[in-house]
Amino acid sequence: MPRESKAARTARAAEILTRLKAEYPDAHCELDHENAYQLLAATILSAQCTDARVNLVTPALFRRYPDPAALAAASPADVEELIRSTGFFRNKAKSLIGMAQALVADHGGEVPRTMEALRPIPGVGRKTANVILGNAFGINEGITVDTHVKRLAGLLRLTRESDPEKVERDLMPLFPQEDWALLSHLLIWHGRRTCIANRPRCGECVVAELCPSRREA
DNA sequence: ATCCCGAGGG
DNA sequence: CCCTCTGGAT
Repeated sequence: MPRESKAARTARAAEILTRLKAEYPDAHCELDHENAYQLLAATILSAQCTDARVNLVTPALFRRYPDPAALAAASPADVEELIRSTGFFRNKAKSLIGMAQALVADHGGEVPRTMEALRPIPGVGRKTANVILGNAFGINEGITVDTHVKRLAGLLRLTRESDPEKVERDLMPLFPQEDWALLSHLLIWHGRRTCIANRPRCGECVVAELCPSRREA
């Protein structure tokens, strides 16, 4: 079994991107938000939780805490109650309040626009920082690698790594930088609708011919 | 490597 | 019962 050449993998990646763009012309971030602060809070809540469930709790959360200053002064118990159904609610409440306090203390109540400034904020790892940069500010500094992106990138053999940061480094040279944020949404949409974990619908998959992992239904 | 944690699907 | 859902901190 000869390993696929770099040129062949690059060409395959380009075709995958083309087909997914055609299949999901409306792919976008499905976390409801009106500004960077709301997206940051919603993304923190999205850990190990569906977007749909996050969207169930954020309206009340944002009504009670409309800005970082309000959330920075919140009581943990109150925030915990509002976000309980998203899971990990104690950690997430602590992160949300800590995040708001950091915005107020270090960034004039605004969400910063660089990876270096975002990463030290409580609850913000590289994945969350990439979501904010790419979707709130249109800055494609990296690629958001979540559970779907990681799973599909592996199945499509665009990487053999499992560490998200290594997956990200493998993906970056395979796709145009201006498409990085869109790429994540396309893989996430495809992962939810067709390449479902534990039940991939290879018979309905538009990139099945490009996928080394495809199976007969 | 392990913990945090709830909800839904199969 | 199992797995999965846009992870991060220790």
